[in-house]
This record gives sequence, structure tokens and C-alpha cells, in this order.
Amino acid sequence: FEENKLKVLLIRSDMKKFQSRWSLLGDLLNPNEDLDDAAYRILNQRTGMDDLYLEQVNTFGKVSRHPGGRVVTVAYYSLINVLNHKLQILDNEIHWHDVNAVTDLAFDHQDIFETCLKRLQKRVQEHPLGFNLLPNKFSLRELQNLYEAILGIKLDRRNFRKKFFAMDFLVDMEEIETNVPHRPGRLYQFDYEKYEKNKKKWSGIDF
Amino acid sequence: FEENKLKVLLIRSDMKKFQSRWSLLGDLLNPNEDLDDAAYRILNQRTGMDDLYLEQVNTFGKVSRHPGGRVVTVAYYSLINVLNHKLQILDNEIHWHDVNAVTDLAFDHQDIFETCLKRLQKRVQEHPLGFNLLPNKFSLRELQNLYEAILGIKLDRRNFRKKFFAMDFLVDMEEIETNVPHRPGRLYQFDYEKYEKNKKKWSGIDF
DNA sequence: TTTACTTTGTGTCATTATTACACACTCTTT
DNA sequence: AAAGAGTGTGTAATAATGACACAAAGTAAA
Repeated sequence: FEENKLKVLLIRSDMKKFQSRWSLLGDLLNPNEDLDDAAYRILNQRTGMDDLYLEQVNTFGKVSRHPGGRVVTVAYYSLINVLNHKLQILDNEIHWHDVNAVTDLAFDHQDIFETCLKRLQKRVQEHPLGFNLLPNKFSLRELQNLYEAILGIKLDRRNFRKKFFAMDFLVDMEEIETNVPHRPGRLYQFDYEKYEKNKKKWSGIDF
Repeated sequence: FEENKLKVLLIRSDMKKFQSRWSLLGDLLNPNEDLDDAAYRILNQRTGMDDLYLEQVNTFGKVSRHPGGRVVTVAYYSLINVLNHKLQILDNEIHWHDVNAVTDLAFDHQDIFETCLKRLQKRVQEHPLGFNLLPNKFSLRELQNLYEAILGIKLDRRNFRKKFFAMDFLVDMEEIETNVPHRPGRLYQFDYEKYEKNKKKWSGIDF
């Protein structure tokens, strides 16, 4: 999430057939490696990042999906806060793309991508995942911009604030934004503990 | 779904290690077979049934999950109307079990089973899948019993009826139940076409 | 044939959640 | 000093939900 846009990390395909179209990151599962561990390892190897939200989405297993032979792909998505993690993009064949501008990916990756984005859109309304994409302290405007970017819709500012305050897991840090060209907003933190405690009686965000 | 209970089809494990504990049905993916096709084929081979609702749920890939070696399992669940399809249970090592009485399955199948059941509980509140488990014509009591069995909760009869009528895809067949020891209820059909048309502006059932 | 029993079918009211909308305030920039 | 931009807050109308009661239709048993 950057400049109020939701972005996805893509790499140029190295297959001739797809003549440098973009594709999702991926690699092979090792024989003695748990599937979830593999997803984590691959993400870590490609981005150098650690301690990330990672969720399995779906498994794609059409015979024809990879020109090189039978490949079954288990798709995961991760939420990466570029600011926190200071991702080093070593390879200039790897880039962040606005999710609204992603088209025509290599293999069946367009399908995989859209499935993952839809899953994120749903999940973010059921659990407070969004915070993984924000700095530790954030203003409500930043939070709202994030939700609008993920869901692709405009939200009413007053109702948005009401809703989040009612959920009662934002902690007022008693600080305000700096370097904004207007009246600065208050900064908040997400209270993971409080959320975990109240999880049971909580059934979603729902915009 | 039988006798107002939601049931799952289990088979006795043939592995010594699990000394005839129950397990889910499964088999191997063929080299030149799409994953979804394989799920369908396996279901069909084991049950003789056709034309079923089938949904991929999750992929389980812990190294240690199968004592015989590395097996990655892609879990699907299906909704089978036993009455419509007249399942022949050829093998007496295969049985329907009340979902509330399923414990201690072989392998990691308990985990898989619970994941699938949770998915069904969620899905059935987002899409009208339930009809796959009912006869073509059904009374509102049957429908409510089904939802109660799937969700494991009691629902208010009047509100339930109101909700379904408001959705407006039940067709009144102008017939009534027979062979019930009380006042018979009207019979309804699910109108797939109407549902498909109105799908967009429809966001769930939500009990 | 009468009575008890069970389940159907329906309406209303109180409560809660959602939506839409306006204005004074604070800080920055010119 | 004035303009610009976004913050922070309240309220009223509307819609959705949940709780609840009673007459009617059929069956079963006396």
C-alpha cells in the first residue's frame, strides 16, 4: 500500500512463451518442507522480509496451466508494509504494480491474482488485517484510504470513524500527524491483545 | 442431510497405524488430469454420484501428515442429496456419520474435516447452497431444519420464513406435504434462474 | 365426533444498525 | 489576513433484526 494505492509485487516471466509478461512470485516446494513453510521461505527469499501476514487462498491444478509440464500451484497472498520492512528490490525485473492496472499476466496468474484479491477484499471485512499495511501509528484518514484502496469503493468518513471506534481496538496515541499540509489528525495504534480477547463476540466489519 | 442431521461420508482407514479409525474419502491425482476433474472423478468412483456441488477448500501440506511418505492433499467438500441420488454403499466399511459425532479421524483428517465444515457453514450464509441437500420440493420446516443442522444453532421460525421470502427465490408449488402427522406445510422449489439474475444485488443470508 | 396434539401461517413492536448529511475548528500556504 | 484542506463531531430518517402470540389446519386417539 503506497500513495493510497494497493499494489502487488510482480516479476517478469523468464519464459519465452510469455515474452516478458508479468507474473506472480513463486517457486518449488522442497521434498521435506511443510507447505506453509515453503510459502514463507519463498516469500522471504524473494523479498528479504520476515514476520508477515500470509494466507493460503486456493490451489490451481489445470494440466495445461504451465507450458513446461504439470505444475500444481498453491496460491498464498501476503500483506507487506513496504515502509516498515524496507524491501530491497535487488532485481529491476521486479516491480510493484497498482492492482487496478494488472492485466494479462503470464500463465494463469491473472486468474490467481484476481482470486487472491477477492479473498483479501472479503477477509479484510471479517478480520482487521489492514493494519499489516499501515505504519505502527496511523491516522484515521490513512486507515480509510487503505480500506478504500483494498475494496475499491468510497466510504463515508463519519460513518467509517464511528464504525472503527465502536469496534474499540484502536488506541489513541495522543499524538498528531506531522508534515501534512492541513490540520493534522490524531494517531492511533491497533491493539492486538484487545482484539484477540474480544474476537469471539466479534463478527466482522462490513462496509 | 438425513433425519434432521448433517452427515459426512467416512471410510475406515486401511492403514495399520490408524487401526481402522475413520477417514475421509480420497485418492491420487492422475498425471494428465485437471485437479478439479480428479476431485470429481474420485467422488464419482466412490459414491457413483453425478452432478454434485463440489468446492475446493484448502490444501494440507505438512511433511509429517501421512506416515507412508510425502502427500499433499487438496481438500474439497461436496453436497450430496442421498434421496435424489440413491447412493449405493457397496462397501460396508463406508458409512454416514453425524457431523457432531465425528472425532479422532485418521491422519490429519479431523483438521481437514473441521476446516471443511466451517467453510460450509460460512458459504451457506453467503450463497443458497442448502438446496443441494433437499428434495426438489420442500417445506419451509425442512429448509429450516437443514440450516439449523448445518449451523448448529436454533433459528426463530417466523424470522426465518420472513428472511427467505424476502430473498424472493422460492417458488410456491401450490402443493402441500403428505404423510406428516400434523397440519401439512406448503411445498416450495428453489428458483436457480431468478437467483442467478439477482445475484449481484444480493449479499448473503446471515443468521 | 370430540378432544388433544402438533405444526403451519401470519403481524407487530421494540431495538439496533445503517445511511446520509452540515458545520465549526485547526493547521498550512500564499 | 484570507483561502484551502482535512479533522472532529451529532443527529435524524430509514432499514434490518429479534422477540414474541394466536388463530387455523391437519392427525391421532378416545
